[in-house]
Amino acid sequence: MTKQRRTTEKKPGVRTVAAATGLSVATVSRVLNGSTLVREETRAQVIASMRELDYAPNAAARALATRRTRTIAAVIPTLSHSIFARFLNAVELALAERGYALVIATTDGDPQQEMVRVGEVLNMGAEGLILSGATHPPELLRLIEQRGLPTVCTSIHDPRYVLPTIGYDNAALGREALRYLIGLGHRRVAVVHGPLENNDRTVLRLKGVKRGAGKDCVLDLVETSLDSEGGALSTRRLLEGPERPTAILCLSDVLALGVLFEARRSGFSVPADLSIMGFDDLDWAAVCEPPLTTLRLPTARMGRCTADALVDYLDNDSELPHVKLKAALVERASTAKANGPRQ
Amino acid sequence: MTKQRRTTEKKPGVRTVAAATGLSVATVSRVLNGSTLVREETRAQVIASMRELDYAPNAAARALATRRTRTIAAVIPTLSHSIFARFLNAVELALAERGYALVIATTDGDPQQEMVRVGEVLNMGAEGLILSGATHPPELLRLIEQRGLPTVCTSIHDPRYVLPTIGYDNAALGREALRYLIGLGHRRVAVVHGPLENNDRTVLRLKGVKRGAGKDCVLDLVETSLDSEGGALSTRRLLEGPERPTAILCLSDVLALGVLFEARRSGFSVPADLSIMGFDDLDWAAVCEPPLTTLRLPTARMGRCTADALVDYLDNDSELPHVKLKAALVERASTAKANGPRQ
DNA sequence: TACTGAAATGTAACCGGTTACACAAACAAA
DNA sequence: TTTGTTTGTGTAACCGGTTACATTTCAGTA
Repeated sequence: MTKQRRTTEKKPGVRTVAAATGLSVATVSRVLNGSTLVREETRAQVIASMRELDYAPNAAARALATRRTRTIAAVIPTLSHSIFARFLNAVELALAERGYALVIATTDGDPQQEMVRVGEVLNMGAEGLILSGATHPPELLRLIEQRGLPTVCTSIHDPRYVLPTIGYDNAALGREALRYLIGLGHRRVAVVHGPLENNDRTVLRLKGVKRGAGKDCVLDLVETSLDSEGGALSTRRLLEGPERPTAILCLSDVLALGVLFEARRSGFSVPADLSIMGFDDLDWAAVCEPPLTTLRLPTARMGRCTADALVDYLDNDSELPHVKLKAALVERASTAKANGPRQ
Repeated sequence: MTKQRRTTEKKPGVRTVAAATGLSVATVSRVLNGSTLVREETRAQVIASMRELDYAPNAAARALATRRTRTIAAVIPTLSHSIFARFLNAVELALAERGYALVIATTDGDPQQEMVRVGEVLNMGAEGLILSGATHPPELLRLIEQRGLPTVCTSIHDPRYVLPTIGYDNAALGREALRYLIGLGHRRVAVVHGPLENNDRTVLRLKGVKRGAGKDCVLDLVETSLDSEGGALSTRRLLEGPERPTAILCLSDVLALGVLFEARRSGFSVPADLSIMGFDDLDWAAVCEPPLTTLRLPTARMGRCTADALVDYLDNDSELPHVKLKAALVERASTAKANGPRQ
């Protein structure tokens, strides 16, 4: 493959351009940065020379001199879950608009890894950090504090946390979801959720659900893998059991998808026999059959908000805010009044 | 929020550490790079001093001196489609293992944007580039060529393309999918696909499908938005029409999901009344009802392969290969023999 | 003891931009 | 004409690491 490295002549730099134009490096640099203190004529000349020489500025040199990299790092559990992917998509969009680059590192949810990866992105020169959740190893917090690294924790809102958080109130939403089902008359609800370990968002949602249950409702808690298969497997077990729930609340839409399919497979009609509710509002949720009642999380807004917060801090040194984003319960056809056979 | 910037004392550098230990910068640098030419005792002393001073190396300076950034950029249409997200997840994993960082830029499928974003990541110092597809503006190709930038085009395999490609043979797979349906006796097949503009993968798949049809099969081609809603809308139209297809081939699983739901909604039984086939094998495909027959694309393998190719080029200067990855038709329950009422 | 080569350390010149400060030219005001 | 201001450009010292090459240290050997 056309390997192109001309080992002979090395890349032109500002000094090369300066020499070629008979101007000084300062002027060349000024052109590079769009300074107003260059005569139009001179500017044109410099630009022409740059094009001529195939000049390309060196990012590292610039970063060294300005002490700025214009790079933000996101250290998150995974890209494989669309909720993170959608979030980062929005982050990237907003950062790009404002002239920042996004580097991504994944941890698979492991705090140990998180620590390591943050170290790596710092060594790469990231100026800002995006984390997921508000549970982080103390050594990580120390590192962030020590370096004065602007950081925001996402997918969660907790004004009392050491670091700024931008997200929603997971516990309140969990509670709201369950109260909605209770309001429909459901008295026995299964709650299907992903692993609790190293996932404070899920823990909080579950806590909220439990609080919402009170004495009005019996809960069957099922922890499973965070994918559709997990949802399907849990459902099979639940529907075979002696005390069937009248509703299944999924703490994530991917689980709900599996639940939905498995319910159908088992011959249950949704929502007549079984109400199903999700969490996220992924894009198929409005389209599935029946359309899924779910909590719409403002993933994209969260992404933009996070990016803006960091850039505002870096560019306009405003403070990093705690932001609470509103989520909405979207009522669709997968939930209905419990038909009260046993009440 | 605890803004920490001590404007007074500035950050320690190698020289600070050197002074503190009474050693020279060279030795400090050697410790930093794990050189074997430092006495154990000395090394320990330096490390202690670094810890003491909260020393953190400066990435830009290092990059400037070594002319290496150990950064790879991926410039892709979006992160919102799980197929890209899963791919990049694998890329990130593999890159991290080998000490490289991943920066991501999205283009929303716009070639113009692609050009711009590549320029940006280059100015950021990316040493390698990952693109999607094998259709790129000539100016972009020139830029890549001119800078000698190692680049791989993914999701596609085309040994004749200027740039190395790592992916599968989209046309052959499209053909294979349709031949499978024809083999089941389907003679009228609807093909639902996302936008063709700026998406050569879809174009190729479609081309393969058409070739596969020959005279054995009538095709109804439907272009729609690349999401479940698109799948659902297309299906409604198809099933209302006078000449109903006996099978729907979706050139992407997200479409198939919408199709599946809409078919159910319209009261069609899958696969008895209608066979449905997808493309990708997303994680719910094995779990849905009925489980989806689809072409499994080796997304994760492609990610690892891409990362390895670039790193091998950069670290061991091996050539960038063209790689053809095998995909597999996974036969599940959403497809069945056509019941031949009209033949 | 003197000699030799390997191991450990030091010196200083890079890498390629930015920018404070100095300086010259042009022009206005006095 | 002199002085002051604005505008455009140049000089050279940074930024904070790396590394070629020089130098010292030290063990092993003749």
